[in-house]
Amino acid sequence: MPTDTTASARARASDELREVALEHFATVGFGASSLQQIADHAGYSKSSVLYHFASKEALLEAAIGPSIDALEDLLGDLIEFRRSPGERGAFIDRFVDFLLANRLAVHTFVNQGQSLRGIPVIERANVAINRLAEAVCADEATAAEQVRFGVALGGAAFILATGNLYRGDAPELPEDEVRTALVAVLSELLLPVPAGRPDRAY
Amino acid sequence: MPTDTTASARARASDELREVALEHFATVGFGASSLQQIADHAGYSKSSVLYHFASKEALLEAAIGPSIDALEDLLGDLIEFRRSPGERGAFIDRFVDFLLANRLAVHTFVNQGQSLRGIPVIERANVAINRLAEAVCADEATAAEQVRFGVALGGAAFILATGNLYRGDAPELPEDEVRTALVAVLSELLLPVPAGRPDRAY
DNA sequence: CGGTAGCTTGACCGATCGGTCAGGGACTGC
DNA sequence: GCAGTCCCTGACCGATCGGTCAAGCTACCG
Repeated sequence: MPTDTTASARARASDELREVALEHFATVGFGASSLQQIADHAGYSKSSVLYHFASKEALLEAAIGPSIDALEDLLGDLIEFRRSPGERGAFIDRFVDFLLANRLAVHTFVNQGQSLRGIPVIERANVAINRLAEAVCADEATAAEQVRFGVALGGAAFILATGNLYRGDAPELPEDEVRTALVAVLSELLLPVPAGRPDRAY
Repeated sequence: MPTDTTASARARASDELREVALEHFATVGFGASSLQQIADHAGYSKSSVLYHFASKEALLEAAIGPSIDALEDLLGDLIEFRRSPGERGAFIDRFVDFLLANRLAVHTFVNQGQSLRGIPVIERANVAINRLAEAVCADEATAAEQVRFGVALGGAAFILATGNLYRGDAPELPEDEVRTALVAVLSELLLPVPAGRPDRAY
């Protein structure tokens, strides 16, 4: 490792490349990202990228795999306490924390999960999302419930990656405010009707 | 195919190509779509695509431009009746109709509007979405309101393009049920708190 | 000091990218 | 019959794609 100061140069380069790659995958999409662009943006050569990661798909796996692991852990816990509205609220808290800690990865596999079928890590993500949907929606899943879940998932993934909401002058929303707002919105969308939902136009 | 039966062959081929291209742009993304794939999928040659549309960007413009026109018309009307909750509800009705009639185009410019900056038609879409945000959120826009709008927009765009919600066995939700569900969800998200919103966990 | 392992790189590969261009076949008007 | 227009296409262009390979460099170990 040339001119290594702290940890191994391998780990440092890998981390930098993973991070830059994730940013590209989330913003311009996996298919539209080139190894050359990622390498340039990270300050390495394309060959270096392919030294640390066997292929473009392997780089994707390294970039979003850990986030999917975390999601699977979350789902494992979810199986235990089911159904009770209070515990669902607690799950939403944890879920929002997960979203905030994995913004780019979530946006990547939520919005590209359909088109990247066949890539193992994406398949894993799709299975996890499917399990999440089954756990959140009732098993008999009315159309309304599926729409609520889809809007919650897609909406959260969207807002997490779209920093300032198309407003060029935006002041970059503070994370804790986003967190509380997101918990509130997802609670409204996913919690079984808490007595006072304004039932207009159903 | 030069054997023209009904309308002009130009118009028919253009329509087919626009449709196929829009499907590709919405699903795999503009940058990851190739003219060759679009041509193959439509049953034409790549040269034919570039005969009908001067460039890949021109094809994008043709594919989503009309939808953006419709959105701009919708916004023009929105300026007139502002603020009153009842009229906002009526606007949501019309907006959902617009979403359902322009599923793929909406998904395309909502989810790729950030990464495709510089393309004129995308710039136009971003301006329209920005205007929509300013009209829906209050001008002073709390973080919670911006999150609500973002979740509503991103969530709607997501669910419109993601046909069966990751569930391989899904029975393809009927459009009218999706419509009513979407109106209900967007009303909850965007209508100023209608007296009885369950204010949990704020 | 020589050897070796780890990290980086440029040169190179075949395939594909968006785009240009010169035609070819089918139809119309003369 | 012939010119012209319209629609479509294959051949071709330079650039870039993901990926391979061998060489070079630094650091450490004997």
